[in-house]
Amino acid sequence: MNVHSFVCKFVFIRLIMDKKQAILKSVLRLVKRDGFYHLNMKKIAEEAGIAAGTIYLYFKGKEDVINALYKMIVTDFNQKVLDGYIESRSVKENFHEMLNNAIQFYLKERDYFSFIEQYTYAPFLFKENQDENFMLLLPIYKMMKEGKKQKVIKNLPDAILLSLIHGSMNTILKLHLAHKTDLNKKGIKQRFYDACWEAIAIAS
Amino acid sequence: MNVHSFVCKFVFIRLIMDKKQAILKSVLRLVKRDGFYHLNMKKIAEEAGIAAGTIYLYFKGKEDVINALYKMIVTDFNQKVLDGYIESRSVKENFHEMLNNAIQFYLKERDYFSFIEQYTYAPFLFKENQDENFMLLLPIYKMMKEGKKQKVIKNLPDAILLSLIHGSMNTILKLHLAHKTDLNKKGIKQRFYDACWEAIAIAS
Amino acid sequence: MNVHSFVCKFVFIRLIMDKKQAILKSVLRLVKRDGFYHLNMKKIAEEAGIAAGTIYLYFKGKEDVINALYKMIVTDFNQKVLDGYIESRSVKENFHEMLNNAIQFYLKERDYFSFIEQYTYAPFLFKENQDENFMLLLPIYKMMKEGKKQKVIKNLPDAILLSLIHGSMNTILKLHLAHKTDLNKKGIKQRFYDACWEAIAIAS
Amino acid sequence: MNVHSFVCKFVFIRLIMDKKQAILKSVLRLVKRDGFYHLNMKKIAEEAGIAAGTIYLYFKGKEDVINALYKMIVTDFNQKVLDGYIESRSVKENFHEMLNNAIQFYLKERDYFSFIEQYTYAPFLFKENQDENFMLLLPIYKMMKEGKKQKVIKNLPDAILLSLIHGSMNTILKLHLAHKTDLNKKGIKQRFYDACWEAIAIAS
DNA sequence: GATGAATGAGTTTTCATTCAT
DNA sequence: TATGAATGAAAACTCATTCAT
Repeated sequence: MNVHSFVCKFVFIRLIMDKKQAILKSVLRLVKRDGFYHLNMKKIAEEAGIAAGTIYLYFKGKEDVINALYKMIVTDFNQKVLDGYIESRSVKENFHEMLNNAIQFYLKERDYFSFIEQYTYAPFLFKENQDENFMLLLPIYKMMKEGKKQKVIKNLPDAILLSLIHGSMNTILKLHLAHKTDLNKKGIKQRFYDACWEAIAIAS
Repeated sequence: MNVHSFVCKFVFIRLIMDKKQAILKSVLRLVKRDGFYHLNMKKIAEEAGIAAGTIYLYFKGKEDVINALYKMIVTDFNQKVLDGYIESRSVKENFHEMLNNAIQFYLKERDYFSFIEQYTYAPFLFKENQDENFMLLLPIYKMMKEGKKQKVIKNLPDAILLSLIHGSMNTILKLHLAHKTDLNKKGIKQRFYDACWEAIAIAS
Repeated sequence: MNVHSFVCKFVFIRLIMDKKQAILKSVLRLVKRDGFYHLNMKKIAEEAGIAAGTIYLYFKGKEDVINALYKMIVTDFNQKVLDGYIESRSVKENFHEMLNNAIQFYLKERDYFSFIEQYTYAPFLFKENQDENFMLLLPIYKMMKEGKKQKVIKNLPDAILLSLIHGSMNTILKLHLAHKTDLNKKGIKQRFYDACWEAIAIAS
Repeated sequence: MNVHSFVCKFVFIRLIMDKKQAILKSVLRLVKRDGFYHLNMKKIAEEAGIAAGTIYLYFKGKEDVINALYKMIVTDFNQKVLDGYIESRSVKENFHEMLNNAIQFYLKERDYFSFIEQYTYAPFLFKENQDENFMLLLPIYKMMKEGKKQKVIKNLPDAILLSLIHGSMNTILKLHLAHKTDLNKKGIKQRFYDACWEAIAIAS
């Protein structure tokens, strides 16, 4: 492979990725705006500024688009959230960091949250692997385990701890997006993190 | 009105109600089984044991069916859950009672939960009134207010308290339905209730 | 089942059959006129005077329509042609009768021939069962066997006899439909039958 | 024109021809394998190891490819079959030779037969000239005429003679390709040729 | 010449809704 | 009321052809 063909290949891959990304981003916006129910290939194409047929060059069909988007978000999420995990830090610090990362992630990428919520609760729709639903929770599991070992987190069943953390995060985000609260208001996030930590931590 | 016409009218109304209910129950089962995405009028009719056209005698159309079902569930839920609220009891007792009622409600009517989840995250789909989404939370709001007044519940913003209660309940139910935990196993529910209460209560 | 419901059911079945038949007849006409390649569901619907969606009430899809039509023709053909077979008659008489029946069948139902020809030579198109292609030849096989037993037909391999009979019939029909000959002209059919018989018969 | 440009032109033409041939051969293989119905430009390109757009450098479009292939086969066929015709030989010998040539031609180029059959029965598809369908029959016509003149072939209408020869040849090839007989088995071809000759010849 | 991504018209198929019975 | 066949608009998907590179 000479330099020229290498450059060509690189440009080629970039363009491909850009179009794939453009399609996925369109879906994201549309699902947020109109919901899964009103999603259709024509709209996706329009939103992405391409022809309907073009989608089929990059995806097998509608389900494939949806599943690819889900995978992209999960990958992105886990990467961004796990970024905050540093072995040497205390569990509490890691907890704060990860919860903050997760919240920031969804606040920044508002459409992600809306998509994930709708994807998660659509049984048998587009789901290749039902268990993937819980992939998003992996970082939290890891942190919980360590906390229990160090006896800073209550010795409750994982499901209960998970509910207190993930569930409350989910709901506060929903309330934020529905303008029932404002996570960007000074102090709110911190109070939420503290309340969550108190919920699962052994009082010192 | 003679006795005969009275009886006729009574029977007539009963039949109407039965068929309406049959349709709604069909939707419930189908949404649980196949998800919103695969729901269609023919399936609803088949599941209800009637003809497709018959649905239109009782509902304006598909959206009307969905919305009617949502309202039915909300009404049912609020009634069953508020049933547990007794003014004279302590906030803690009322909290336990209501959380238990809510959990029992969804455990008994498993399809309700699945439907509510999917309905909630389908923006602008079938939604006449976006605020209705929060109708389910009314009993909780009432209890929180009283608890704060009596200084047994932390003086946190409603959104945070709500998240800790409603969000964690939601998630534990999801985990239960996905067989990641078993709320029917002895002690689990109680531990969950206690953990929730600790999360929001002022330590005594 | 009372008389009324019996009548209803009868009428019901008749209507169904009529529409199914109407669709198949449309396909027949279109395949003759425009060929398989230009066949599409919209045209079929138009030709049958119904909406496109209606076809899907009677058939699973395009392939199902085509295969159903093939089966209909084969059934019809075998019935009409075998009608001419009478055990007590001589092999020669039976041969004449069946060849005549086959030719008359296709002359009467010109579209059948065109369809069968196109269906037969479209490998893997719509074919559920490749061997069905030879179902049409069953009556001929039967006659050949008897003729060989009675030593009035040459002791040639079945494939050769079949070719002389079926192949030449096919070709003369094609020539007729392409106006290269006219089977309706007096004496032509008889001369063809005799030539065929001479081709396979032991000279007496 | 200097030597260099001559060589260049020669190479150029060769490449052109090679690619054209490669495309036609691809179509041949695909039509045999999947049938006309499943033929598409992308498949043709893939099978030929070129890009889809390249086909349009050599042909006007899909129909042009198909028609060009048909013409190629007809030309090839007539050349190979007429090769066997020698004025000085007897009609019988010429008949044997030509029938043998035709059979050998199709046995060697199995895909040709499949293509021709499907092309022939696709009315108005790709057909510039309906009469071309009978181009393949020219060598036979010639032989028949001579045979009738010499009174070695029955004085039957051309259509009948043609049917007995061409039709039976067609069918035996079909049976061979469908594995209902085996023309490569010793003696079968010879028995077939003899049976055909007996069918059209005046018994001596 | 060669490519193959992009197009968009055309195709198959689905499905909410209507309406004659 | 109840039916379910029929509709037709809209959806998903295909593919011959074009064109910038």
